[in-house]
Amino acid sequence: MKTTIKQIGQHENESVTLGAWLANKRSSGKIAFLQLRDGTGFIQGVLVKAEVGEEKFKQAKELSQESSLYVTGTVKKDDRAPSGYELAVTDIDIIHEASEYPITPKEHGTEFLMDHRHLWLRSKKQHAIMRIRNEIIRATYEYFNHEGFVKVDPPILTASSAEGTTELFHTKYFDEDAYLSQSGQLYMEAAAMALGKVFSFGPTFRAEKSKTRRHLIEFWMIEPEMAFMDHEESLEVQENYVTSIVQSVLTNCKEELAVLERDTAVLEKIQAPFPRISYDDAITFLQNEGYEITWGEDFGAPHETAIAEAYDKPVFITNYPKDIKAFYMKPHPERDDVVLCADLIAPEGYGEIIGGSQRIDDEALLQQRYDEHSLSADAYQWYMDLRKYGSVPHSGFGLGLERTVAWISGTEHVRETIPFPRLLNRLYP
RNA sequence: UCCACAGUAGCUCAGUGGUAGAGCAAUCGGCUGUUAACCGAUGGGUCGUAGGUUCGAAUCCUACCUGUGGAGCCA
Repeated sequence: MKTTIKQIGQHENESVTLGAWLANKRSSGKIAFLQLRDGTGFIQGVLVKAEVGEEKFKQAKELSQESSLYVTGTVKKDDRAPSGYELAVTDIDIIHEASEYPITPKEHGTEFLMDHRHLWLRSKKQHAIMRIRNEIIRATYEYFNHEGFVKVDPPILTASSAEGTTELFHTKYFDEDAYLSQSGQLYMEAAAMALGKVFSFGPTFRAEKSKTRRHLIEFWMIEPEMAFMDHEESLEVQENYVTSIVQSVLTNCKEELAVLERDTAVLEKIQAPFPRISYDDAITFLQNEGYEITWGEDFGAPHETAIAEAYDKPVFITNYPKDIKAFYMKPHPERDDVVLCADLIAPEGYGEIIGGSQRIDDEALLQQRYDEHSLSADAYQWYMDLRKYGSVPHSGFGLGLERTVAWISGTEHVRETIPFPRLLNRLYP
């Protein structure tokens, strides 16, 4: 009977067949151990020469790393096995004998592993990170569907910049210029006016020469947008959403977190509500900590880390100066120098994972911002239309998937949290 | 773009002016409970590239290339 490693506990003392790859092997004169991998998990196959015969034993001993096999054997409960089960192998059918595999069981450097990313994904840790990424995506759909959001897909090819700040990837659209999307937000605002509460999940491109553990050139964002919702209500959605994905990973990815040696005690504490600190208070806090920063400056990575370290949950930094934020953010009702926005900073130095705000809903004010930022009225006419035909208070935010995966999985660098990272100097594989 | 560090066997590294090394991987042999198994043997090199100093350069100098870490910017 064909089964998978994940399901194998249901077949104790039965004979089963697995399609698997040989992750590693160890052998002596009369017994051989095959470390098998099938994508659902890892299990050890045991061959005893006296039981399988000379020929099969020799064949098993000579298998190369990553050869693909159909392995038949009896499922045995065994306390010595990390997963609790072993396979007493009775037969091996070689599908393909692998060439000499470049990734050996010893340590490797980053450059080498990145050059072999297509093979590196097969290793235990990378496998665990990809499963956690998948769980976060699954929990995202579950949360927003449960809360009545509709998934909407904004375009990837656009005619102009969403925020006018960051560098865009340029391409041709027949005879016109086009750019790869750096945010679907403006389109999501249009979608929210049609469907109420919406969210998107898609790739985002930033042609910035960023070279840090928190940056990718191509990354995935989840961007919810909600009509009839003010900034405070949006913060509640954000903390509930983040709580739900963290708790889903804790519930459904126990083995993966163990493989990654993630300290789950710190994740258990992630429960809404999250603390909020205003930009004003954050500046004062940093000055008291000895940082040289004045009101009006944006925070750097060390500042964010210092603020995050004061809490054991993600923390919202609210109401930034309008001059360092995007043109579409709504001014604070009592002050015109700050806007209704918040960045959510993850604990343990993982940095900003969410940026969000209430959007300007007044046509005249938005027109004023277009003028201040020298934005082309033609290119943004459709966006202005949203303030002409039944404008309502609305808020939204964007969550960076890879930074969130890095934080929850305890992965040092975002390049390991996406299958094939695009980095400053890497477009291969 | 700026700052710092690195480039020697397939991989990870040692070698700091005098004959190019180790562990792992590969190949051959041994071993009945291994967990990055272990033990013995064998093969494996344009020392990133170009130029310079020197009797002699992996080693010192200059330029360039590539990578890593960080900054700025951002999710």
